[in-house]
Amino acid sequence: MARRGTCWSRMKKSATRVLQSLQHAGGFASAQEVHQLITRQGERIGLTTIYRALQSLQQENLVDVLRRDDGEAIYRLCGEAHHHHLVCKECGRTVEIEGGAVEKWADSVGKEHGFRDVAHSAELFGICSKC
Amino acid sequence: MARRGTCWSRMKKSATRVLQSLQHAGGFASAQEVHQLITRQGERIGLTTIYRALQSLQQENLVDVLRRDDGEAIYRLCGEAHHHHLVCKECGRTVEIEGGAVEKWADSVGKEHGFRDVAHSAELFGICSKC
DNA sequence: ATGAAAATGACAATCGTTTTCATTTCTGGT
DNA sequence: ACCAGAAATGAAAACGATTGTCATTTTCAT
Repeated sequence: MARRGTCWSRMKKSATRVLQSLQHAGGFASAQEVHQLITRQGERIGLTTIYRALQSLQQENLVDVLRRDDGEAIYRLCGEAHHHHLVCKECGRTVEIEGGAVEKWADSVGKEHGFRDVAHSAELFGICSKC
Repeated sequence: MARRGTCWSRMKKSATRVLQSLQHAGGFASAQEVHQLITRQGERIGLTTIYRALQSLQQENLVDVLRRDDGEAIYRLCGEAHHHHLVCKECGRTVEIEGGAVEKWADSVGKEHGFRDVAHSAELFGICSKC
């Protein structure tokens, strides 16, 4: 995981604006929503740039990515701590969860089959108590 | 959970074929994969029909739907024993693995937060011994 | 057999996302 | 300040999964 420059001074202008937007949104937002948030404030920025910024933010582990039921990708600010999500298929309510069991499972399975640098994705989908 | 006609005699021909395909696939498969599975066996069927069949099967709670990382929808027979994958990021070699620990984790986390019908996706990515 | 209703599938349309490429902005060296 | 090369930008095209359209075919009760 090569990280060139973590400091803000090295971050692209567009990425910074996208981060601010996500902060302002306070939750999940799609690329198009981020774009609207920014352009509505008078700033001119292309949708392409939003997508690119979100992509690099994702690679730097500064944003989380999930999928809405219709397949649209939604992004959210996140801490560096690795965690998983429990998402309601009806209303989209999301709970951040610890994945201790999964981490161990991933590690042991990886070793068992001779794999190294094992990363994992794991998301839970269900229907919450209100739905 | 309204289920009008559970008996196979009332199910559409196409839906039946899609179900068979999913059974044969033994896990998750995308609409296009189902289509390939069927057409490769010599049967002629349109992709549109596959999508429609999957849609109605989904509404009848006969199949689960999840999203791959790239947003593609993947379907699975409900109640089918499923497995996970350990994929090599270099060469693409894939190992099917049991996910006992993950199942338990998903169940307990779901209950803990009052969710029901909790499904999950979990994939492992690493670098295999040959790479 | 006959007509109504459902199912089918080729094709076009839609929508989120990525790619392309020409232009603009940034950067460091002189 | 000037310039060249690198990086960033964005409009438009390309792309891929999914859905809509509509004419044709099949099913089924009569």
